This record gives sequence, C-alpha cells and structure tokens, in this order.
Amino acid sequence: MLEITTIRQNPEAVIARLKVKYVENAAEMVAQILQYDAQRRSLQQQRDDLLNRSNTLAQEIGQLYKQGKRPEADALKAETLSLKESIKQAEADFASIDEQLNQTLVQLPNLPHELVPEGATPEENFEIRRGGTIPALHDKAQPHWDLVQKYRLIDFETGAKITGSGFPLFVGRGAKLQRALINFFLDRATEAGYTEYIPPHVVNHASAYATGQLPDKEAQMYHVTLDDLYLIPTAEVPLTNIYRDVILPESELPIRLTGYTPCFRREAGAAGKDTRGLNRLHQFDKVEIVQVQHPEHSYAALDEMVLHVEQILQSLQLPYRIIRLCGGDMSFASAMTYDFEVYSAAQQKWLEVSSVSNFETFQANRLQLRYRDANKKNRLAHTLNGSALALPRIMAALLENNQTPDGIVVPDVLCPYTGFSMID
RNA sequence: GGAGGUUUGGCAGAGUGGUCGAAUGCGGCGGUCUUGAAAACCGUUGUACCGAAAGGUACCGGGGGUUCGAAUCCCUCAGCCUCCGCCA
Repeated sequence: MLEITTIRQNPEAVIARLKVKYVENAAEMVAQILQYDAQRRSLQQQRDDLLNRSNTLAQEIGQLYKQGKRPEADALKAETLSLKESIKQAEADFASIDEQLNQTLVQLPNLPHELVPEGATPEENFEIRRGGTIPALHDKAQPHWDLVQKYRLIDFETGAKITGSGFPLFVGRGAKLQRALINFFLDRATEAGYTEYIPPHVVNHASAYATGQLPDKEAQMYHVTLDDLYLIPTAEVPLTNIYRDVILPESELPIRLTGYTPCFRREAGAAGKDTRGLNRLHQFDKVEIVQVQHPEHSYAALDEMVLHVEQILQSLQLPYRIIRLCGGDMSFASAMTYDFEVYSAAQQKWLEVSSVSNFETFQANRLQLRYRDANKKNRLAHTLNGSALALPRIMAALLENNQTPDGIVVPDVLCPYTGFSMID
C-alpha cells in the first residue's frame, strides 16, 4: 500500500509512474483518494471537536458531583444526551470514509523504480544477461515427465489419486534428489548470512493481508474455512510477517531470513496451461530469501540477492537468463523485479525458477514494519524477497539437461547431498 | 475438548468508576561530577491521526455494551499459564 502522504504531496508524479505499469485508471483512482483524504481529515476534525466537548462536560459533571452540586450536574447531563447522538453519527461518518479511503488505497499498485522498462507484456521485458550453455541432447532425449517415469522418481498418477492433479508424489531417488536440492539451497542461503526459519505453513487473515495476498489474491490460496486460515502460497508470507508491527533499532538492519516451505497454490483459471509434469503444480517446494533493509541500501541488497541466485544456478551448471521485468509484467506490490529462467532442453523452453523483488515501503506500510532512525523518527523499512529457489522447474531442467543414454548425471555440488552421482 | 487464572508503556509492576496516557523500579537518552569510566545526583523518555501553531483526538490483548464519565463494571473473541481429558 502506498503511503497517503506520497500521494497527497505529489499526485502527478504518482500517476506518471503508474503509467509505466499500465494502470489505466490511475488518474481517477488518485483523484478519488485525494477526495476521500480531504473528507477524512475534515470529518476527523468534526469528530474530535465533538469528543473534546463531551470530555470537557464529563469532567465538569464530575467536579460538580464532587462539590455536591447535583442539580447543576444534572443540567449539564442534558447536553451530553444530544451530544452523544452527534458523536455517534460523526464517528460513523468518519469510519465510513476511512474505510473507503483504505479500500481505494489498497487497490493502487506500487510505483515502479525509474529503471523499470515501460511495457505491457512479457515481450517487453529487458534481458540483463545469460549464463551457462544449452546442452546438445542425444537422439532419444525425453522430457522430464517421461524421465521421472522411466527412472521412477515422481509418480504423478498416484499423487492425483491421493489428492488431485498437481500434487506430485516423489519416490525413492526422486525424493532424495528433492531433499538434496532443498538442503543445498538452504546451506547456500545460511552461508550468505540468512538466518534459517521453519515457519508455520498456514497463516491467519492478518498475515495474508499484510503481505498483500488478501484481499485481491484470495482465489490463489487454499482456505481452511473451519478455522479461517490460509495455506501459504509462498514462505514470503510467514517469513515477512515475523516483522509485522515491529519497530526495529536502525542498528539491527539489514535482516536476512530464509526458509524452506511447501507452497500451495490453487492456480484457479490456469488449468491446462503449461501444466504438464512439473511445470505448474498446486503444491511445490521452495526456499525463500527475505530481507528487511534500510531504504538507502535496498537496491544494493536487490543486486546482492540477484547474484546469490545466479551463483546457485551456475553451481548447478544450468543455462539461465536474468530478466528485468517491464512495468506491465511486474507484480502489484513490486517496485522492481528480476526473473530468473532456466532452459529446459527437452521441452526447449525457458522456465521461470525465481523472482526477486524490491517492494520498497509498499509492503512495510501494510506490515507496519519500521525502524527508528538517527533522529528517533520511525520510518518504514524496505522489504525484499526472492526464491532461492523454486524446486520443480529446477528439477525438470536438471533431469532433462543432464540426461545421457546411460542415465541422468547428478551435478557435482549435489552429490554430497544425494549420496549418488548417477540416476540409472 | 473441560475447569480455573491471566493479558497495563522497551521490560518488571501499581492502579478496580472521575483530575489516569497511566505511580514506581529497571533499561534508554541528555546533563552535572570525573583525566576517563563506574557510582551518585538532576532532567528526559510510547504510538498514530488532525492542526501553521497553540492544541485536540484515539489507544491499558481485539471487538461490543453499561455510564454524563471506563485501564477499572458487563458481554464476546483471541493469546498465554496451570490442572484434567485426548494424542504425534
């Protein structure tokens, strides 16, 4: 959520920035917000004046009672009766406009950073660089969904039987390889200074709201209605919410967190689209990295996170490319996002395996995550997060790219984790 | 799941219908003293919104109610603790 003061101080700049994200009705929304804001302030003044009068009267009545002046006190009570009605009305008016202001405000996306390229579709994203080499596969190379069957690594059918499609069942060396990747990613993150957490996999309404999953993306989450809890779509939600309603001493910044969790996504409306094999699942594993940063250092931190992810891909020897998303392709809450894609050689496709974003104060504003600066002023911190990394598509690319006529070669860095160097 | 207790400022802890945004202690910050530090002493020390300012308003776990007036009384929800039950 944008800060109301930013909009109040420079509405034109806000509208101009939102154009980069192709928000068509930005001008209308901003105008609406400014109008609500003005109304809200005037209504607060009215309400506060009435409350002030009521407080004064109550005090006077108390004094009069104390002095034994009952009749005088009772006379004053008469005024408070009508005052009560006005206060009730004033409070309702204020609450209603406050609610409307908030509802409009949460619908406004974050402002993109000035380096974000203008563009509406993924075609207009900006490729930063590439790394690794695309392997030349042998004649009988297969896509991963055939490989996992051939070597009995993942059983999609039984997963579907137990739960439904998109819930894979990992088996034997497939399970071991998955666990190896999780441990490998976590070790890289903790070596880079991230503190490891194992958070709850289910969150309440307040947490889902604070990181922006609610109210807009409710359909993306599995909802446990009996307890009004949500299965996490990403570890970002519980990890970032550790710092909800927190004021940090400036000296504690930056904060670096990591955690492995399964992620649950309903993917409503995505049925049939790239859903073969591991490409798109309802449950998948991911290691997430999160940073809480001083505003002055958040973009350096973003670069650092990009480098972190890049080095992991390099050590796995996967061909990758890094893309800076254009305004139209960026998420609602992000000010700048880098996507990582790896090349899945048998599918002959680039697959998104990580997304690293700086949210600046957008998320912190909802979280009420602040730090106390040198002048003892509380300021919103910057939050960043990224996948490091999402497992399924890494697994898909590894299996496809490393297949040989004799079996699938396990990358060197993973062998200590798997205990085997070849799947045959 | 049942019974009881509890939830107050960074922490500890008082307050049980009016002058309480809230005593006191610790911690923090500033100062005096000191070559420096400690100790001692003095001062200061919550958050948010409105306002040019003066000042105003709200917040004592969340929500609602009683009352002219609620941290204090009532209802309700949640967290924590203890005992019982169940259980990995």
